[in-house]
Amino acid sequence: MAAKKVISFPALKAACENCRLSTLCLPAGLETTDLKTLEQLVRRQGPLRRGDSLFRANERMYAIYAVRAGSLRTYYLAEDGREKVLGFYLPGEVLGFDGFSNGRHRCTADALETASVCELPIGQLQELADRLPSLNHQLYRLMSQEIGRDQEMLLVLSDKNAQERLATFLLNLAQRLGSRGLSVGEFNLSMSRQNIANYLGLTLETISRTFSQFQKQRLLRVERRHIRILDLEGLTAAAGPGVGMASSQVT
Amino acid sequence: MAAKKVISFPALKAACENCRLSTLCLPAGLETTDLKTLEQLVRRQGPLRRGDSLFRANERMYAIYAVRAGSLRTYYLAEDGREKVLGFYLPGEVLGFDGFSNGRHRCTADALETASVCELPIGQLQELADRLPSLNHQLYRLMSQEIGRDQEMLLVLSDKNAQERLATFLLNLAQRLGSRGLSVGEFNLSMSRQNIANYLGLTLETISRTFSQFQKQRLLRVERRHIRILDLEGLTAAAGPGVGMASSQVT
DNA sequence: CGCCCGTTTGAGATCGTTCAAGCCAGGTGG
DNA sequence: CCACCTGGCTTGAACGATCTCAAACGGGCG
Repeated sequence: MAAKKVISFPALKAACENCRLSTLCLPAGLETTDLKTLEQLVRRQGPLRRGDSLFRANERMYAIYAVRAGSLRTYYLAEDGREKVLGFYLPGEVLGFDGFSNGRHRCTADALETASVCELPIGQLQELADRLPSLNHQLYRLMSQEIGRDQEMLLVLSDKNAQERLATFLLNLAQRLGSRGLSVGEFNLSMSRQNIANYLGLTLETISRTFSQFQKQRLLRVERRHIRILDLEGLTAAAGPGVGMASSQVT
Repeated sequence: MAAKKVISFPALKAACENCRLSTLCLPAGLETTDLKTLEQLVRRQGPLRRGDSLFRANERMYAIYAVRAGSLRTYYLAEDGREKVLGFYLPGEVLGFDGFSNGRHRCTADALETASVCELPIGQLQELADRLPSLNHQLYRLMSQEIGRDQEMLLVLSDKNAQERLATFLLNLAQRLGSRGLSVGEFNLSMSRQNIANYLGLTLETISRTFSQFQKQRLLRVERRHIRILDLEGLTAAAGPGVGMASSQVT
């Protein structure tokens, strides 16, 4: 309705309103009018290529980022040079919250494949949020979800064996892809075995062997990075007991 | 100064303003005037006894909680009844953020010893925050810190061996106690070996053995739950490489 | 005193790591 | 067009850290 605002890269206009990811992403739960205000501060950058970093550990935090296409990972770099992969981010997911604690990012984020993100400068975002309670609430929700994901990962890393870890990972990935309208039963991994291994606290050899076992058990068909889930129930069983809350009320 | 205000349980008056923990806790960074407003919504309850739960998984989230005295732990309950300890909370630390994602707590929190907390009902807190940007910012900081802690724990669980895990845990505890003005070199554990083991993704026997090793190496003196750090450098070395870059100053 | 719980200690079993070799697909240059 | 190379992946075999099972200890408390 208002006059179109020409920005530096018109082709990259954000248009949350029309984005099919908006129900997953930051705009979820915002009113249409609020959404338009939010759109105005979204900056989109040229796409990242595989390996390009979005932000780096210890760097000043300028923005949080919503993945628009492709996928990214975050990781810590230890003093001795080893990496620890903290998470993978798919379209519609928001990353960068680690920077709020002291204004600097604690981890590095880079692209696993060609990816593009919507950049939300925190200065403007907080300014807007100060006037828009629903935006604050959405940010709390997203950060709380990040906490939940990390804590479930703690459970995976401390309680589960190799089969359970990989099965849990694949099911989680499938479910996230599914909620984006993609096939749950068949997909391509954007990350290497090494990245999966690191994320799951295992070695690349163990990941490889476990994939082979799952194939032998007819749970999966694996061809390089292409995964097809043949037996969803079986894979779920292989993932072991989950966090018991959702379905069964335990008292 | 201002006139004293009598509230329903005068003995339990919050008095953030006079609380020596306020620099660590939620009030950090708030103006004196804002602080008085915050105080008015803080409810304090009678103390929790060992084992009493503050909130339970799947329960509706009513509040977030600041530890005033004693200590608590949070944990998931798996479908098969096993527990996974997610974290320990000391005086001045704030817990309950996991409930923001869907209005229900994902984990259970209970007291490790007699403990008291300040209860901050989220309804009123968010109402206040909507009018008080600095409160929002403080909440973001606290949630971001929780994310940071959880992610560092991911590193501990996936990269470190038993000695490194226990050393990291003890140093972290010492540092947190130190920032509360307590002795860094000598303290009592409020949690059992079983809880430590569970938290660190090990068995209680391994914790016990590792304590013995540290004693043999003259890094610690351990007597039941009483710990005295004899060689801080040695223990730091035993903790292995930390998260690289920067002297991660926790604020 | 005797029980109970949390803890310590020992010995064998196990799962994942480490080290090592080889495979496969894709890209490059002769 | 093919030889070669490279990086990512698979597979095998032996080792080792931690788990499991088992027994015993010791302080606190009825």
